[in-house]
Amino acid sequence: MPELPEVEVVRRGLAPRTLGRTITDVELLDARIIRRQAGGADRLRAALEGSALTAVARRGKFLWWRLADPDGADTGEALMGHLGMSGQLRFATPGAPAAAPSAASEGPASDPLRHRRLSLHLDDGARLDLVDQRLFGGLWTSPLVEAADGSLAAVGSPDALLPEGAAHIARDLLDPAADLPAIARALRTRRSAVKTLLLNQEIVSGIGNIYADEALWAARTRYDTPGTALSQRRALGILRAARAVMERALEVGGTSFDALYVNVDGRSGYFARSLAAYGREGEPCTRCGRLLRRVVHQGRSSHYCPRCQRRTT
DNA sequence: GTCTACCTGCCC
DNA sequence: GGGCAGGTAGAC
Repeated sequence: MPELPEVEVVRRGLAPRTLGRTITDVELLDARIIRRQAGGADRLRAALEGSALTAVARRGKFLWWRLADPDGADTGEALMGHLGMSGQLRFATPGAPAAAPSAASEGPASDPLRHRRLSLHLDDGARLDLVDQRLFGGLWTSPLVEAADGSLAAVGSPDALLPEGAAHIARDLLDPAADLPAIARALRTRRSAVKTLLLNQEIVSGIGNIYADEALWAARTRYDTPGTALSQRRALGILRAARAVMERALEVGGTSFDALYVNVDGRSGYFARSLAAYGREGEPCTRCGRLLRRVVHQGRSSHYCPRCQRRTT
């Protein structure tokens, strides 16, 4: 569920309801959700309680808020979040009974708050929940550093500062400052399979397993084509295809879901309707009619059309 | 570079 | 019970 388009939908949904607000309380229900926090819960509480949220930015699938102290001065830290494979950030519905903390992981399967791990209480009375079944996501603070190229650090960032914890993450394809020809050249210097390169967040961020398969299908390129075998034209074509499919998904995500609600059932919703390759093993290619294949490549599923997607070496 | 671990739950 | 799941980081 949280691929780049959905993280961007979450970012846009968070902005109007969190910017200018002050955090009054951090409610921690499962300490594993803050395992990346240096100094643990005490440090997180000290950094957040009484701090105001002044911007919400995103690079790839990493989200963060900028923090200000009660005088309005930047604290020099960001509150970072990552949704992992199953995370959701959403506001508690006013008046709805909250799951008891002691029963946080024991409620009925239909209870969406069964996996509530942490909540931020805001000064307007709102409660923002981090819900995450598999606990691969997290929330933690990170000091701000200058972005290498001096451009705005990320989508939604007010300046060139970005959290140290996201400094190793490349720009994503929805970032206006992303340099596609330069990314294409970077792909072409590596001998690894092009899909591995697309999933490498230090080369280009935000592309996950679904959109890698979709982009490669759209660009008629097989997953195991070495980066060094790509022409500049083909490499750029793959990146443009990846951007286009994520933009389309963002449009759908922005219209068919609540801004802060991400459906837990990954196989329903718009994916089932608009994916051309991912999860379509054994179904006909919509371009040529051949049956799509699924192979395990480096421990993950890859879906491709054996006719349209030829391997180049 | 590639493999494995981190987690929980669902589907076969 | 085994396989699989949209991610990432750390280990070899």
